Amino acid sequence: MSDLSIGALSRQTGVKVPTIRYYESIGMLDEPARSPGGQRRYGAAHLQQLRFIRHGRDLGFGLDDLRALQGLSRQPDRSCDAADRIARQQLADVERRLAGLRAVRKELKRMVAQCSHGVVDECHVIQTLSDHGLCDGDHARP
Amino acid sequence: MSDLSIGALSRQTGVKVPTIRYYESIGMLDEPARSPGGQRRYGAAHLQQLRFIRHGRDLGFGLDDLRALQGLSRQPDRSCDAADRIARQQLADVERRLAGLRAVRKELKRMVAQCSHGVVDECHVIQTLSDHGLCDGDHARP
DNA sequence: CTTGAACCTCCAGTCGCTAGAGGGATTAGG
DNA sequence: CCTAATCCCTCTAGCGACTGGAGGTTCAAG
Repeated sequence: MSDLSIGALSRQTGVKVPTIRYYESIGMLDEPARSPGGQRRYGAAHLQQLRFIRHGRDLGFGLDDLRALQGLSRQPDRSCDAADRIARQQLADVERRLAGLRAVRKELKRMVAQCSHGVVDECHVIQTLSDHGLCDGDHARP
Repeated sequence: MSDLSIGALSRQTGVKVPTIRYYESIGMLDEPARSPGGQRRYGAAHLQQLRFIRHGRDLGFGLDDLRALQGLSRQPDRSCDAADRIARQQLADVERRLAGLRAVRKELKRMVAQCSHGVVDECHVIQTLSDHGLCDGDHARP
């Protein structure tokens, strides 16, 4: 059908050329046909597959999750509970990271707001880093 | 003074033992003295230095930024503009990531809310991934 | 003095790409 | 038909910030 070169596929999906080859190398993207000279030629199914991956990556899914979801999407008769579980986990993960980032933002805001633009010795940016006691929030590791 | 082993330092700071050695190997943490048998012995200055790094990492600073901030904190007479700039950049970065994550959360919520717990073929989780057109927000890559 | 935990070095792997070297293929124009 | 420009190929190595394991040594308590 389409018969896209790797560069054309890249333009259609926004996925960089080396990344496409990388996906193929780790078995995320089906191997395409080759031109007589050995260059990759992609069809409509590859385009669809790569858009799926791209979209999933944009939503923060890991490649392992996307592999599982891809596998499910090829078995349309099975229950979608597994897919639902993966998506819920991802949502929970995003919520966790949001909470962490909000705590971090709060602390950073305090740091820069208190900076009096003087010398290092009395700088709240440096002081706060040196002494966690100056923080009130419990910004744990994300 | 304190004369801490690497394990004791790890317990005091919450930084794992291999990570402490890693920080030393890349020049983030000063090399400590050694016991007669060759084991690391840390003093109060190392404790302070590692807490600084840990706190900065918790706030999302990169190790390069922390190296710069550490350098500044050793020159108490200089203007703290550089420190301020780094912190503001970090804050801007955090805001950017928050915005991205909020868009992603919105889309994920829609996905799981619409899941009717049927079969894969009519699953919104899979469908949404397959077709970006089903999204309304513009959750770009974080 | 013995035991067992903690320590040592070195190397390899994680995740998801990204970049470069050194070459071959394709295609548009003359 | 030839050439030049652009694309594409494989392979290897690197990023950030760790994390883990193998195989061996040292320390501290009893």
